[in-house]
Amino acid sequence: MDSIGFEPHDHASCIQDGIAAVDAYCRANGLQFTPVRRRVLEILLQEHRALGAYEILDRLREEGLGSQPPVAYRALDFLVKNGFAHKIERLNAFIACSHPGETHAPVFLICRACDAVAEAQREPTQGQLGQAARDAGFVIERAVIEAEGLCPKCQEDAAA
Amino acid sequence: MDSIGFEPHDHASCIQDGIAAVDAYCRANGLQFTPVRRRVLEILLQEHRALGAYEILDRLREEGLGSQPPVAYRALDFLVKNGFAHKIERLNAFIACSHPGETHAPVFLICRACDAVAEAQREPTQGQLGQAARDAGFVIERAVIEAEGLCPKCQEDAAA
DNA sequence: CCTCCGATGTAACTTTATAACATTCGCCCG
DNA sequence: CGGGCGAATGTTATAAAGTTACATCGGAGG
Repeated sequence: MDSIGFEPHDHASCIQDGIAAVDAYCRANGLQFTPVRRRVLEILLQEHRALGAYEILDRLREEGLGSQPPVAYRALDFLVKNGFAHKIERLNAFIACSHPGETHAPVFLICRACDAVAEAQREPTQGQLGQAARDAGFVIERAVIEAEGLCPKCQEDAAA
Repeated sequence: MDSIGFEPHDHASCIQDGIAAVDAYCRANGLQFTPVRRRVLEILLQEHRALGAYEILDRLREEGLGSQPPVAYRALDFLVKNGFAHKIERLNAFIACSHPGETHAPVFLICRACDAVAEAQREPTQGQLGQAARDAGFVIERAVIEAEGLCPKCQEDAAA
């Protein structure tokens, strides 16, 4: 399992690359990567943290890209449905996907101190969750796995 | 990992036993198991499914036990904080705990067809989630694991 | 050119949750 | 006894999150 974690990284290029990857995917699959959808993804990539729908909407409003909730929710629905972003249920917030294009079975590590969110990948039907489901005769179609705690940086700060 | 699953069971006794267990725990630990808190837990045990806070509030209102949202939310906070109930983030709803008194690291299996919810237990820091956290240097304090899919009964119905 | 569909714009509203403050009740201390 | 403290409850108001419904626009294809 790899993990785009809490380490620093080249942020400008991660935005560009993210947009480019989604752009290519949409072209290849006949999806419309419209200005609003693109801008919402850019905002999510820029912030690199979980944003509420209304935070995103405020940005869009400032930029004249739409001012009513459905504008933001529709763009977010599109991004989530196609795996370009994820909803963090625990926070009622959204975050850009760190692994666009790959198979999707995300695990989120949410820092309660600094609100950073790391996304790791797992094999969907393996491990304890898969075992629990098999024991119960349950077929998993979608799973939400969100852990809350302290990231390495905030652990240091707390110890200090 | 055991699982109180989708099988039928003796419901009347599961309500009584659930209340009795919590009652005993509260006495032993100096917690106040007040009428509102008791009634909310009874409602959750009776329904044996995830209920929204406002559904619970409606019941309380009918019974004259309080009519404003904070009444329900406060009782639910108490139950959740002490492990007598859980919040299902995916549904914005609450459910009585199936394993009162035991260590808490619940996993929920939510049927999208009939809304039944089964609760299984897991070891918190083991398995793939624990590995992902260790890889990232993250300390987990609390985890939300919710899988959505089809329970055995609804699989049969779908096949028919 | 026209029509159909997907995307967008907008108003109104529902559902979920919390803030803030007043009141009650049991209990302990003096 | 009675005063006061803290936990629980009651109540008003409001914030935050999400949806419904309907009008409009704009490009792809007949």
